[in-house]
Amino acid sequence: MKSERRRGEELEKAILDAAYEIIETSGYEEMTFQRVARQAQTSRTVIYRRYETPVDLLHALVLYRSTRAMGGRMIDLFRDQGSLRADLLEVVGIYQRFFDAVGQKLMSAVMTEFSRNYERFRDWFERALDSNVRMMKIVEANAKRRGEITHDFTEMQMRLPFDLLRIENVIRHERVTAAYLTRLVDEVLLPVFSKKH
Amino acid sequence: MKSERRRGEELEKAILDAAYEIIETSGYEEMTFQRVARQAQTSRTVIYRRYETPVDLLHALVLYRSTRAMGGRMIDLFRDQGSLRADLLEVVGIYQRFFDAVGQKLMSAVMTEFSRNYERFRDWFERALDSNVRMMKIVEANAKRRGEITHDFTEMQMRLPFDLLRIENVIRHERVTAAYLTRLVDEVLLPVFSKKH
DNA sequence: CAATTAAGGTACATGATGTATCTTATTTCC
DNA sequence: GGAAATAAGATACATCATGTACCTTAATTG
Repeated sequence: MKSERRRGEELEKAILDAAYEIIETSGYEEMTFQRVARQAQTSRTVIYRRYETPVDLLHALVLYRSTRAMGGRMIDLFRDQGSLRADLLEVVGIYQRFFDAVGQKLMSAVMTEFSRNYERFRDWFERALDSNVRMMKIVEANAKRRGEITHDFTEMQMRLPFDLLRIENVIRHERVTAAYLTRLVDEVLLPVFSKKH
Repeated sequence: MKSERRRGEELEKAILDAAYEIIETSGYEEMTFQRVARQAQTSRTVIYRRYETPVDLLHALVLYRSTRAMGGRMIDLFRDQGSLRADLLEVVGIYQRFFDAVGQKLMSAVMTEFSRNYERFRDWFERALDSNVRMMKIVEANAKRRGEITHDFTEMQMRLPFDLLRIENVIRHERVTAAYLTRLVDEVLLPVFSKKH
């Protein structure tokens, strides 16, 4: 006989799904503990026991969705594509899949909170940045090995692909197409990364 | 004899200054109509008569501060600097002065609202984008005239300087120094804009 | 100086917060 | 199997902000 009361993971999942549903349909600002509790058919008390603030719930929600959808860290998904141009396309493709997996509304909410409450997300972001830079260092090493470049990428340059996709997804709210990614590589990234001084 | 009650512009200014003060010291989320009214020593009713929502107040506040501090549109401030590199430095310098004039906290709030409520700020942003692109078209024309380039800039490329400064000011919350602007030009913008295909 | 306009004040229903306290269902483990 | 521990669910309360309504009072206008 199945129990009447949900507990532990099952309840957790119900809460997170309820929160996601609210964010997607009504926006992050409507994701109050009160509404999440109602939507998840539980009580506010239960939410308060797990999360101190909506920001904490948001944080948990992003982790939950990204790990489920991506199946691992971005850097492990990267495969050598045989040329600098193809490697860059691979990087932006992977990062865009991450945005699509988590969802634009959710990522916008994260950016909002990040801009409001820098400290709260700082560590998380630094770790993300680290992983991004590491991916670009692989691209750099590949290109050097192939003889496509001889110079090093700078930190600022290595942040570029991620910053630009962030802008497009989170600020401009555009749905990013494959065509966009190609133009991004050809018009911006390739000139920056293949430039010889 | 001066009147006891402030009216019209004087009152308007008091409200906007109060709102700015709250945003700077406590953050945008604390800028409730209730607090603004208290801070400006007026009543909530007065605020409601002028602005429907905090977003409208925010919008008015940015216009108020940017026009006061910049003294005009950015594009009118641009002067030919004699080389593509110097022109690019001029562009990012002007745009950064705009951020500094309005204030990072305020611009973060705008981005937050923009990401929440795309439609509300859409027109405003498109006009800003237009003006930015026009400034870059001048840079392009200058460079062609000097024989530094022969190709056209793409739309995506022309958005680049503004997007990157936006990221730095609004998302990363860094204080942007002259050294940063120089690196931005040398490591990213110049390779993109001087690239010959 | 009367009429109009706008500021200032009060009140109320609503919804969300954060906290506290209590009951009740479900596990855990002896 | 049953007592103890644990976590869910329910209720209540003070606080704060919202949006709206209605009223009074000061200042400007014509």
